[in-house]
Amino acid sequence: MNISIAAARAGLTVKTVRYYANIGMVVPYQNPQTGYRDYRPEDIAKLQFIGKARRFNFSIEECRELLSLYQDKNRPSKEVKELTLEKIAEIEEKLSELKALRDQLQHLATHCQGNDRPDCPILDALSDGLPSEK
Amino acid sequence: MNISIAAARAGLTVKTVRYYANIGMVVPYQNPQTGYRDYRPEDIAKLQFIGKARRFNFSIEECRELLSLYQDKNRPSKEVKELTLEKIAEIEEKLSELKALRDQLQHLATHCQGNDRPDCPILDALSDGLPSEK
DNA sequence: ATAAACTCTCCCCCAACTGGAAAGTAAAGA
DNA sequence: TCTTTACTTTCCAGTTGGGGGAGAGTTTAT
Repeated sequence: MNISIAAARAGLTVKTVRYYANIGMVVPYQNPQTGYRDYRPEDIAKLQFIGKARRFNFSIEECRELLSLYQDKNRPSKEVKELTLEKIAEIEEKLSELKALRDQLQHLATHCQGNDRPDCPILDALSDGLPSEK
Repeated sequence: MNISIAAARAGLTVKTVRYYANIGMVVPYQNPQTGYRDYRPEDIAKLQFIGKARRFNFSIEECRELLSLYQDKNRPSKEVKELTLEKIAEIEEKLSELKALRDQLQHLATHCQGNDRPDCPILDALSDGLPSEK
C-alpha cells in the first residue's frame, strides 16, 4: 500500500507517516528501484496504534515503549498499566495547574470593569510584585 | 544592572532575558564598548510583567500585546479584559480535553489487571479499530 | 504521448527557549 | 600587577512533533 493510503487508514497525514519512518518507529519496506514505501497490514496496525496512543497524549518515546510492549506477546500487563497510571498522574498535574490558572484569571477578570476607562486590575496584578510577595 | 541581576529580579533565566532582548520585547541599553546590557528599573518591571503573564499562559505575542496596553496609560480596560476572557476560554477548552483523556485512560487502567499475565485491555484498546469504527 | 496525481529527498519553519563553544570583560585575591 | 575566576557577549545547534514547499522522479489515466 502506498503511503497516502496508509496515512488515511491510520488517520494520520502523509508527512507524519513519513516522519515516523524517518525516526525508525514504523519502517516499511522501501522499493530500492523507486524509493516508494510499501505499507503492509501490520505496518498499518502499528500506525493506528501509535495514532491512538498519541491522541492519548503519550509522547513519541512513550509510544515507542508501548509499541514494543504491544509487539512482545509475553509482556506482563503490569508494565503497560504502570505507564498508563503515570500518564494519568501527569494529566492530573496539568489539570490542577490549569485550574489554578483559570481561577486566578477569572478572579482578575471579575474585578475588571472592562470599559473605556484606563484603570485595570488585570494589568495592576501583572505589574505588581510577584504573587508570592503579596 | 547586569543581566544576571535583572534575571534574578524578574525570576527568569539569563538565557530567557537575552532571548527577550533578541526578539525585541525588552531591549535594554547596551554599552557599545563592551557589549554588556544594562537593565534599568523600568526594564526590570517589564521583565517581571512578562514573567507573570507567561506564567498565566499568555504567549509571547500576547505578552507583547499586554505590554503595549500596559505602557499605554490611556488604554481602555476593555481590551485587556477581552484578552483575558479569551485566555480563560482557551484554558477551559484544554481542561475539558484533558479531563476526557484522563477519564478514558482511567477506564482502561481500571480494567487492566496489571499483573504478570500478558493480556492487557489497554493494549487491546490501542490496537483495536479506531474509536469511530467501534 | 502527455498530463495529472502521486512519491521521493532535502531543507527551512513554528514556540520558546536551553545548551554549549569561543572570545571578550570585570572583579577579586595574591 | 598578575592571575584566576566569574561574568558577559555572539553564534550555532538542539529540543517536540511535525508542516510547507522546492525540485525531481514515478505511476496512472486519458
